[in-house]
Amino acid sequence: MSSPSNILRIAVPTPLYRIFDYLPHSTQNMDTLEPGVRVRVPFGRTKSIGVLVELAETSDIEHGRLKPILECLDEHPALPQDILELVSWASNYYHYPIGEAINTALPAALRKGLPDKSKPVISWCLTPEGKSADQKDLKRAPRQAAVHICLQQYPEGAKSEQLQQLPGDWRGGLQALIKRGWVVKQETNMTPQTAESQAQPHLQLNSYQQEAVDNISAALGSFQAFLLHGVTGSGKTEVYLQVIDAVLGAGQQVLVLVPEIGLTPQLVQRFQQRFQIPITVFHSGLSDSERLEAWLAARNGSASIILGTRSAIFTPLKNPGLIIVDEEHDVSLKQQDGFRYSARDLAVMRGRFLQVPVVLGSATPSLESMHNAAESRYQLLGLPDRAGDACHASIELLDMRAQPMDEGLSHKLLQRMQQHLDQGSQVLLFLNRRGYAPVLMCHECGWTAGCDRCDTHMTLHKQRNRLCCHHCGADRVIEKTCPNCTNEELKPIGQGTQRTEQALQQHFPDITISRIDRDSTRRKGSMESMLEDALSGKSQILIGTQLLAKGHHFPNVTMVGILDTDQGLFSADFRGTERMVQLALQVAGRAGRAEKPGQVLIQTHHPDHPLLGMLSGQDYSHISDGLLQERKQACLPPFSNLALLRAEAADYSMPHQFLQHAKEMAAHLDIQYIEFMGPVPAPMERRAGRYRAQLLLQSENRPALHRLLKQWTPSLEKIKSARKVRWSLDVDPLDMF
DNA sequence: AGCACGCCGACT
DNA sequence: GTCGGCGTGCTC
Repeated sequence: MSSPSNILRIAVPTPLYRIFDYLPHSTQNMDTLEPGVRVRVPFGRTKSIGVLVELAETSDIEHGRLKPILECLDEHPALPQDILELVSWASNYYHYPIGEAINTALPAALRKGLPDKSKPVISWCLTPEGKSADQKDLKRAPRQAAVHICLQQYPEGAKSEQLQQLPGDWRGGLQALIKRGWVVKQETNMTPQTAESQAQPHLQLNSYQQEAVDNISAALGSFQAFLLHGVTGSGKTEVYLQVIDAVLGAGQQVLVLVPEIGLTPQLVQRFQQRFQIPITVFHSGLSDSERLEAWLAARNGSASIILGTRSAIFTPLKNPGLIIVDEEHDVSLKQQDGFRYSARDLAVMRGRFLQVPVVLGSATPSLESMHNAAESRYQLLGLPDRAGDACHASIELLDMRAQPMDEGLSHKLLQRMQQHLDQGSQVLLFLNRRGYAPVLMCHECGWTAGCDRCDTHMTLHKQRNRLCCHHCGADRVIEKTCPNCTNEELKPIGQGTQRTEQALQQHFPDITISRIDRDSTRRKGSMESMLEDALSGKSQILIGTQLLAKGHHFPNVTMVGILDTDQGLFSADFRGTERMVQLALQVAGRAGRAEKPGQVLIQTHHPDHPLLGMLSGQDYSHISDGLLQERKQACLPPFSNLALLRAEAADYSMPHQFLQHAKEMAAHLDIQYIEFMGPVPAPMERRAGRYRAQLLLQSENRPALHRLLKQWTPSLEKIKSARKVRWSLDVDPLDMF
């Protein structure tokens, strides 16, 4: 009686580490039940939308407890098989519940159960009769006349957006014209309109770029991971563009992932100018329906170039040809909450599944990727020269010890700035700390203004005249007197970008200064206008945080000052040095061009630090070799594998209790080759009013670690204290905070 | 997570 | 006497 394969294994969005078995609907056509279709199911006492993962013949659940699904929402799988496989793999690797993982791969509109169909575009078009009609006939019908004139401008048909420009009741006028037979309503599919501008020609490649293009092109149609290591300005983008062109020529699609901050209109424009087809961009500003349209266009193959941030790694592709991950070292490629996947690592995995090449590009690749290249898992493609034969910027250390200083600016630095400004050049200063001063201190008793909800100082913001916590967002008025000793002398300690800007303005009263940080660019369009001022030369000094370090190039900047490197040298996080070097080189890369080589000055109190010595040599491969040596000796990634179990709660002891219990549970499992460190308080124990603790697992044996995690993670939900904390597991954590 | 069931405190 | 607190159990 029981026919084969009539058990439906369904992933339901719930934080449970299992899938659920269902029976088909009594009148279900079994042919449409392919893995990847969405189904509405009864779940507990509610209903939910799940995704069919596989068909099975038997179930471990007794037959009487199986419920039939309510309905199948798709005739054809909404999620293609390869996406299902990628998400399942990721759910396994990151030990994240499968239902929730699959949910993150679906656009919100599909999660809600909306049809996976493109909405037809409604437009109105003049009939031949309408086209030849005499405008005079509409003299006494001004609304109709207005619509008629408007439609004449759009021979292909006008959408409501265009008609909305008209004053008054255009719908009435339109209806009247339809009645006359002058206008017809048409429903068309979203056809990507061809870009109007002429496609720009390719640039001439240097020999290294050519070699990179040749190597990648030769790998098309099979899997190979490439690490494209090119110093800033070496023309990585041109390599991407020419390889993309080859892929498009073969009728295939390209997926390009970029960091959050790198997805700028300028980048999209650069792609758009090169190709005559539209670029499908996934950015945070899309509405649910726009996102669905873009997703569907990628899935049905009408979108050929798909550009997006980390979540775009799950975009279905009909004819995949190539995956590119730009700025592969960037931390924003790893999700920092919930489903903590690395889009870069998943890109490599996806390339393997799809048998397409994957290109990871960066001027300062992650040590993991440098190591993979050294181990020949990735093929290294180096672009050593600046495109167009430019000189390297020179890096120089400024010893600040016992030097006269003015608000964090040494006199040496100010002198050098003056020289560059006198030559009509621009100067860029980098300080990775926004606000006026990071600390407000009582000169009498040493009290400092702390955050009520975090273990940290409040940053003084003079413009807003408030103290702000950069960790939880809290802000309050600035104390007039010390709450501890009532003294009135409260002093700002340390430098933020606001304070530096103010000091610079006093030093260079006739120079226009642009400060670019999250505070100064909060207003919409202010970033663009400041970049414009910088590029036009209107502002001659640019001071900013890492916002300034990413993406934008300022050809007329001939001097870059890095004001505070020393904190990076002594960071608590083992990745601190790697980050510092990457940031310094990224900033250095903002300056100079062929005729005007840039000069980079690094202020430091530790000019003898070996890392700074290497930095001034500026050969990233050399530096990364050194850092990898240190990692190897300390047995840190990529020479070992980490998993971090975090917990937080308003209660002080709960997180620790939960982690201690978790550790004891692991003791009953196979923990050979695995080292447990903790539980310990998180580096900033209290944040946003919650106490945080963590338990670090480390192993040189990745399979052993993952075997343990596979058994351990699902059992954590059974711990009593698990209900009283928020906990999460981070596989391959990027930071320890 | 979401939801319901269940057993103890301060209220109309 | 009840309304409602959150501890506990369950989801095919």
